[in-house]
Amino acid sequence: MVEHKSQADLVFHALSDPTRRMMVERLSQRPLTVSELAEPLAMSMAGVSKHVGVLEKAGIVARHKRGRERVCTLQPDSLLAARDWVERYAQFWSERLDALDTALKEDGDE
Amino acid sequence: MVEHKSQADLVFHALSDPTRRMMVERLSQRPLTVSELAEPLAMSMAGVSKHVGVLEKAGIVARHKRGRERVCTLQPDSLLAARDWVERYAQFWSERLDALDTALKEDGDE
DNA sequence: TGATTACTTAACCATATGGTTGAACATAAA
DNA sequence: TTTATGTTCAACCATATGGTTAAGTAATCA
Repeated sequence: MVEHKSQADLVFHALSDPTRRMMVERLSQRPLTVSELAEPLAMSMAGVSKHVGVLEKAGIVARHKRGRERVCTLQPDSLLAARDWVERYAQFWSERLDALDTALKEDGDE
Repeated sequence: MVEHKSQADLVFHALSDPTRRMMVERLSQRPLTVSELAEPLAMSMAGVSKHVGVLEKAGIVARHKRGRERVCTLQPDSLLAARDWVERYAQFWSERLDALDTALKEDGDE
């Protein structure tokens, strides 16, 4: 057993599965119960529950009880953190192009 | 065998490992050879090569030969696509807060 | 040429993951 | 109170993943 995975590990891993990304997409529209999340999926309830559990451990969704149902809501913070991480390293290339552009202009001035 | 994973699957999975994220961080500074990528890691070259392979299949890095070395460079496109995906669904909450804000203001007018 | 360097590939291993079924649990409905 | 619904938990299974070592390839060095 690995001692404990980082939040980034959990979030990116959670998003690496198409079933879970579909759940995130649907939850971005409105909160849904586990049954509602299961409805379009050709999968057992237990399987769906495990997927929701992965999203929950990553901090991407929260579950709360409403009668005998569990309502799932998207939690923005971990998604925002993931976006920031990718954003930071996805920017490098345009920065380089900017630098190249600047360098070329300066070169042209000399 | 699963028929073929989507680009999003591959990119998010590639980023879910701390070793590979460290590689991405270092490559955002400058291109590095596989040996240079291996240097800070307590891992065999073969292990490092497999990690680079995962990043390459996800389209995050490209390898090209330079003599007997392989130089790895970060490729922005798949990172940008991942950022866009997360961005899209991470935004939902502020939109809701905006909507709530609007609703409250309208409510106040009545 | 032969030895060394920089890798990749193949085979393998332990553990993680994504799924299943079946039983358990809590709440709601009859 | 009994029964049905919504969900989770535990056990299990096949495959994927992250690592290893050993062997193979290709380029450089002596």
